[in-house]
Amino acid sequence: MLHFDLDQFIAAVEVLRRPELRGLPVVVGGDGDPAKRGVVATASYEARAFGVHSGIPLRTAARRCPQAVFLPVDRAAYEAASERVMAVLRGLPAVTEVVGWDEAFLAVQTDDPEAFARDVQRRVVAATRLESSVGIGENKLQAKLATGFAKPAGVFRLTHASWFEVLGAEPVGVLWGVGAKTSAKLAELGIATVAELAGADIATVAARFGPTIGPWLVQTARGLDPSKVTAEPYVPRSRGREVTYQQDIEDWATVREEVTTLAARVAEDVAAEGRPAVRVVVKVRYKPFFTFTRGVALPAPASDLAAIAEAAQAALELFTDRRPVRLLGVRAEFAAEAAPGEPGRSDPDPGDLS
DNA sequence: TCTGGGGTCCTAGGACCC
DNA sequence: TCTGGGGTCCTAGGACCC
Repeated sequence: MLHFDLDQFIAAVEVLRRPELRGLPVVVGGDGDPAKRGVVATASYEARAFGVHSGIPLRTAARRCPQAVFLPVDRAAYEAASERVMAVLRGLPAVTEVVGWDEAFLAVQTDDPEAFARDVQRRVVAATRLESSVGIGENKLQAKLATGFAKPAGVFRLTHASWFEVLGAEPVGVLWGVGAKTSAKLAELGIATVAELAGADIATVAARFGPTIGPWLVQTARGLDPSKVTAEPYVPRSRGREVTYQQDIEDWATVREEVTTLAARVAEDVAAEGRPAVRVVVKVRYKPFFTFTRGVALPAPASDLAAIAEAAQAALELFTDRRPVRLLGVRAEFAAEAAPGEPGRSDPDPGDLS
């Protein structure tokens, strides 16, 4: 299995259309104004040398690297570039699973995966001039983690045999799905490294993290991952829109108007999806940074603006706290997909009228 | 100094049913 | 005065990822 990952994707797309930026620290985020609320989407390697990386506030980035070129996020450009890359990958003799703008898994039958990986990189450069890194593994987890060692523009292979040699002494946070919170909880159990988690008592970890996540954590630390690479088309579970306002909103009438504006955009997305929504959830982030959600089920599945806007207002009314608002979001959820061979939960069952 | 926007999945608690 | 056990569904929050 291969994990394909474009290098500094968003920054690379920007540099391609502005060649004069090549070699400069480039930071993409928000509307390109580092004095405003927003975070870094991607920083070029030159900017990363100044401690600027994805997720930090734009204002912080500007302090660390005042000479950086700040650019606004241009989703359409990245989606178009991503589509060209993924078209190349889908044309390969492999099962291709796209997992975002700049990443994909490939399952391939080959005696020489490194040669295959190099060939993939060459084809993508030829078609798009974008550099990538490729991780190789005996499963998706190994391939994904291998990519980190392949960057930039390289290839790296992890196996069951090399897993602990390469990763055993690393902090648990390097694992896919283990973030800051889980790392902190594991530390309370005396577990800091991948090897320690791999050797931990499963019952102890399960008692702390639950019967699904606990055993999964230990399996992951052992380099095991049963998930398959699938070319099944992506079916979204929900569509949402949210906005962080440059100034907190204090007037609740304005909050209601903004929710309706967001609901209209969501209704467009839902209509484009071609499947009706069954539930609408409103998110409110109050000043300074307290976030809550409230939702309502639609009386009947719907895709039209009137129904979604009405539901969004009903959900908003469930918020009784009228403190200043920093962020508003509206999300529409689709009906859960029935598993293959199973009747959908929403299907009426004429055989049971009791 | 603040902390985006797009998502997914899991957990826990309450309502409800038999 | 005391009031089981098993199960499903719904909702809100938490954690994580790109």
